[in-house]
Amino acid sequence: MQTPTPHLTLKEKQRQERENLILQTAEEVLEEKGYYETSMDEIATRVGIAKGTIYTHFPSKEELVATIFARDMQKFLQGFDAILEAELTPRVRLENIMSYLHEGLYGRRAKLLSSTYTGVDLKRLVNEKNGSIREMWECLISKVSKLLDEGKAVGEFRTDVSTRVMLFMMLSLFSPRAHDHVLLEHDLTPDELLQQLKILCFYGMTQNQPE
Amino acid sequence: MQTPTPHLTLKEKQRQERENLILQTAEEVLEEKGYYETSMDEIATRVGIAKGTIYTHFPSKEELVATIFARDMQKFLQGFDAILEAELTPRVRLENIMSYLHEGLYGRRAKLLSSTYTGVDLKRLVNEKNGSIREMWECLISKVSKLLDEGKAVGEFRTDVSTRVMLFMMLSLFSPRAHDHVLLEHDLTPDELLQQLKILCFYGMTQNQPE
Amino acid sequence: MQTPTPHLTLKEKQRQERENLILQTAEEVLEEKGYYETSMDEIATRVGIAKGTIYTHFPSKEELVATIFARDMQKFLQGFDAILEAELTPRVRLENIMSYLHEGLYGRRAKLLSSTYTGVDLKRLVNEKNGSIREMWECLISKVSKLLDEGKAVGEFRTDVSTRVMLFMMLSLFSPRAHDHVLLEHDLTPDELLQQLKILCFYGMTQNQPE
Amino acid sequence: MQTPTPHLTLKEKQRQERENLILQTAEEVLEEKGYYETSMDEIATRVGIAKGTIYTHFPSKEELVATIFARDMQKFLQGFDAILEAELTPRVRLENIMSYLHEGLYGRRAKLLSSTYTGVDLKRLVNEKNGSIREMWECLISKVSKLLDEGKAVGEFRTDVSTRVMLFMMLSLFSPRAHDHVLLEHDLTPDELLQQLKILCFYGMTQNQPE
DNA sequence: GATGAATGAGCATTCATTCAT
DNA sequence: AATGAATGAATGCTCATTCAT
Repeated sequence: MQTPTPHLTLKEKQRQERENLILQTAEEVLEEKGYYETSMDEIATRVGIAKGTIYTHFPSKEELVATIFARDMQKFLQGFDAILEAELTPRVRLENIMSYLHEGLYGRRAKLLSSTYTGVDLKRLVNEKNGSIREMWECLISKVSKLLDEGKAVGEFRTDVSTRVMLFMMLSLFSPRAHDHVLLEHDLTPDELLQQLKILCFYGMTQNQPE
Repeated sequence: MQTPTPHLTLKEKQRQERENLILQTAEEVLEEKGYYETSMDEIATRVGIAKGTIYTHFPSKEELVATIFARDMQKFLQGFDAILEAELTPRVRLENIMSYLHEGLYGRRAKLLSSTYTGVDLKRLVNEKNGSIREMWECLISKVSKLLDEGKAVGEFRTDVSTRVMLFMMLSLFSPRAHDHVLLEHDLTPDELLQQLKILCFYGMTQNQPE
Repeated sequence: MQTPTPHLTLKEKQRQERENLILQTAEEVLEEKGYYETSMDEIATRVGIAKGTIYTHFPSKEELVATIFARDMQKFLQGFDAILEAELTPRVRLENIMSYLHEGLYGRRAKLLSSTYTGVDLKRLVNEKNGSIREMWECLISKVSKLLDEGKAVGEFRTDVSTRVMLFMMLSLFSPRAHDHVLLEHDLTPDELLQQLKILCFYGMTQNQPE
Repeated sequence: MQTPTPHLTLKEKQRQERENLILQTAEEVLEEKGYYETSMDEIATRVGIAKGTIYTHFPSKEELVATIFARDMQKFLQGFDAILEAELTPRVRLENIMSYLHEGLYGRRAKLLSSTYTGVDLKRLVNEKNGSIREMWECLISKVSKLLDEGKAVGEFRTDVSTRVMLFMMLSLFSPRAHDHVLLEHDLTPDELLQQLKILCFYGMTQNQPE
C-alpha cells in the first residue's frame, strides 16, 4: 500500500486518493466508536463506496486498522527526530518534545489504541508493519533517554530519579487520555495548559523558585 | 441489586452471594479480555451457572459492567475520604493519596475502562448508577482540589500552576496504563517507583535541592 | 451428538428429535442442491427454526455435512455384515449384497458425496468421525473380497479376473448415479432391472446358457 | 463463440486462440478444484489476462463451463461415429467402444460433471448448447442400442437382458469415477484392467469357458 | 477491445437476549 | 427461580459481474 512512486498513472493516483479517503474515514469512525463498534459497512457507507471496495485495498479489518496505526505512528515518530537532533540544550530540546507530544498525534490515537489493543491480535499486525513500529518506538525511547542522561550530565536534571521514570512522566503528562476531559474542561487554553505542565515537570508542585 | 437490607432471608442471602460472585467473575474476565471479547456465556460458565441466571440479576451486559464500574468506583472513592480527612499537612495527605492511587483500584480498572468507554453507552449507564458516580467523582476532585489549595495557602505548593493541572498530573502519574509496562519493565520495585514519582511530582526534573 | 442413552429427559428427547430433523432436512437439501448451493439459512427455514439453532447442534456447515455422511455410511456399512456372515454359498451372498447395494443408501448418497468431496475439507472431517469411515470401508472391501475369493476357490467364480475388478464391477453396477436416469428411465421395474443386472454380472452379455 | 468461419482476420484468429486458451485453462482448474472452488480470477490469472476479458468471450461462469462441457462432449461423441460405422462384427465394434470409453474423455470429465451438475442450472445450459448435446447423446445411445440389437440378432449377445441395461453396464464399467481409485489403486495396468472388464462384460463372473 | 477497480448480494458464523419448562 | 435451547440481528468477508477508462 502507498508505494510513493513519483510518477503514477491517473488511475493509480485515484486509487491512492481513495485509499487515503478510506484510511481517513476509518480513522474517524474508529475514533468515534472504537474498534468493535466500527463496521466495515459503516466505513464504506461514509466513504460513499461499496463494502467490497475496502477489501480491494485492505485484506481485512484488522489489517486496515493496523495500517492506520502504523501510518500515524510513523508520522509521529518521524517528527521526533528533527527535534532530538537540534543543536539546543537538553532542557530546551526536552521542552520541544513536550510541546510536540502535547499537540501530538500520539495523544489523539491513544484512546483508539487502548480500545483496540485489548483482545484483538492487532499488536502482532502493527508490529509486523513498516519495519516494526516497536523497534522505532524503542529507538525513540533510547534517544530521549540519552537526552535526559545528557541533561543529567550537564547538571540540568536531577540524578536521583531514574531516567525511565522521567520518561514515563513525560509520556503520561503529555499524552492526554479521553477521560481527562473531565479534569481539563476548564478555563485554560491549551497553551497555558502546556506551560503549566512544563513548570510542574521541571520544578514540581512544591513552592520553590523556578529559574 | 444489592439492596443493603440488614435482615435477609436465607434465599436472599444466597442471591446476594451469587450476585457478588457474578460481579467478581465478570470483573476478572473483563480485565483479561476486555468488554467485547467477554461473552455472557463465559461469565456464566466460569461462575458455574446458566447464562439466563445472569439475566435474573442484571438486565443486560451493559448494566452488568456498569454495576462493576460503579461498585469499584464507589469502593475506591470511599478509600479517599479517610485519607483526605486525616489530620496531617496537605503535603503529607497528598502523598498518601498518591500512594493510594498508585496501588489503587483506579489504575487496575483503567484498562478495562478505556476499552469499554469507547463506543458503548456505558458512560450514560455508569453515570445513572448509584446516585451518579460522576457526582462523587466531582466531589472527590473538589476535595483534593481543596487540599491542594490549602497547600498553596500555607506555602507548601506553588501558586503559579492551576490546581486542576496539578490534579491532572497526579492522576496521570499514579494511574499507570497497560502500555506503560514497556517503559517500566525494568529494575525498579513498585516502591522505588512510587518514591521517584513523588520526587518528580514535588520537585520536578530540574536539578535543585529537595528539602 | 446422538448419544443413544436409554433414559433421556423430555428436553433431551426433543433435542434429539430436532437434531434428527435437522440432519434429515439438511440431507434433503444437500441432495437437491449440493453442498455449495445449500445455505444454512435454507436448512433452518425448511426445518422451521432459526439459523442460530443449527449452530447449537453443529459447530459448522462442514461438521453438519460430515455428520450426515458419517451417519449414512455407518448405517449402510452395518447392513453389510449381516449379509456377509449368513450361511449361504458365496454366490448367493454376493447376490444379496447386490440387492442391498441396488436399493442402497450408498447410491443415494453418491451424488451428494461426489459434489462435496471436491474442494472442501470434508474428507478429513468425515474420516475423523466415528472411528474413521475409511477403515470401515476398507474392512468391508476386504470382507467382500474374501467372499469373492471363496467363490473362486469353490469354482463358482472365474479365476482369470482379479478380485478387485470384480468388486469394482459390482460397485459400479449397483450404485447407480444421477445421470443414469437418462438411460434407465424406461419400462423396467427396479426389480426387473436388478434381475437383469445380476444376469449380466454373472454370465455376461455373450449368448451362452445360464444354468 | 467459435464461429468456424473459414477466413478470419488476424484479430479474429487471435481472439479464437485466446478463447481456446481460456477454455483449456478453465478446464484444468475446474478439474483440479471443482466448480465452486474455481474463481474467474484464478482462470484469468492463469491465462494471463484480465478477469473482464473472459466476459468478452463468455457471458457468465455458467456459460463458460457449459461451453467446456459441450465441447468435450462433442469431441467425444464424434469419436464414436467412426467406431460405430466400421465394418466389423457387433461384438468387435462394441469392444472398440469399450476401449474408447475406457480411455475416454467422458471418464475424465465425470468428476467435474458430477460436481457441477448438482445444484447449478448447467443442465439446462448444456442442453441448450450446440444443437443440444442431449440429442446427440440420445442419438449415440440409439446407435449403440442398434449395435447391441444387431448382436442379439446374430446370436452374439444374450436376448434375455434389455438392451438398455447392457448399455448401462457398459457406461458404468467404462466410465470410472474418482472414488474408484480406492478400489483400483493396485497392480493392474490400465490395459489389463480393460481386458478384465471386457471379460466380465462378455462372460460374467461365473466360472464358464470364454470362447 | 482489454482492463481491473468497484460493486453488492450472498453466506457462514457469533452472541446478547428471551422464554418455555 | 434457574435453566439453557432458541432466536435473529449483525458482521466480516467472497466473488461473479459490471463498466469507466
